[in-house]
Amino acid sequence: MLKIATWNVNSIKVRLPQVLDWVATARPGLLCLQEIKTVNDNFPVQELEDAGYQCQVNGQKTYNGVAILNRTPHDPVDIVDAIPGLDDPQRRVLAATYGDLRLVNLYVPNGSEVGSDKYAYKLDWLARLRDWLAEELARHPQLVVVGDFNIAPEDRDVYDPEGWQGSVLVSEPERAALRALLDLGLRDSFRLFDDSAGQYSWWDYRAAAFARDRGLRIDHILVSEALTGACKSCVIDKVPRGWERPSDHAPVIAEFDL
DNA sequence: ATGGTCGTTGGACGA
Repeated sequence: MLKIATWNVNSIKVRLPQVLDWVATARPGLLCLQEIKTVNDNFPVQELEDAGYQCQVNGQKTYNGVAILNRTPHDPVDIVDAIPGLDDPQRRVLAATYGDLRLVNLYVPNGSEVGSDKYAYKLDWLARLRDWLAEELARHPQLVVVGDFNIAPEDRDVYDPEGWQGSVLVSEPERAALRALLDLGLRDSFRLFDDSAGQYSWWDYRAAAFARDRGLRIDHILVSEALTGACKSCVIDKVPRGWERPSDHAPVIAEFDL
């Protein structure tokens, strides 16, 4: 059984103790992190190696940054750290192959506000991502695409759909861009097992959003058709969101018969 | 309550 997890930690420097605590019990074979907010040289490689994990890091100063931790039998190969051909100083992508499994870790742009420059950047980025993932899927039938997508796929993934209607993270062009990824032949693994509304992975720090369970489901694990049969579960672990000084995101973890 | 809270910074900016 291989567990693959994704967690926007909002600073690895602050959250390292929580990551170490969490992996000690959850024991994912692969853990994809987003918003590490550090340059590669300051990533806590030693501490994570001591916990049994090998680290691939794609960081930058202050913002963004992604990493993949593995304790798999295979070393990562064919590492890619950007959407090919996209000249982007923002470190948001890390892909690697572990045996027959291709893993893509994403920190999709937030988009700020509908109509803003950052929103246009988000939609353009997603279009470029789609073209790249089409190629990845052709090369690697066993593909898993995870990360903070900054998109709630449907209204059932939003605590107040009427209040959020048309806003960034839920707007129709963003949802269409996510559907375009799924139309390549990917499935939202969470929805293979749970049709319910009110399952969230992110809660704003403000206004006691977590205590009131006012969240959105914006962190996803997408699996290729070839892997859907092997995927045995996908759950959101809300526990770390309730810890002292938490990330604003909860980890999402999928189990595979691999 | 047209705000709120974090993290990185060392004043705003991004989320």
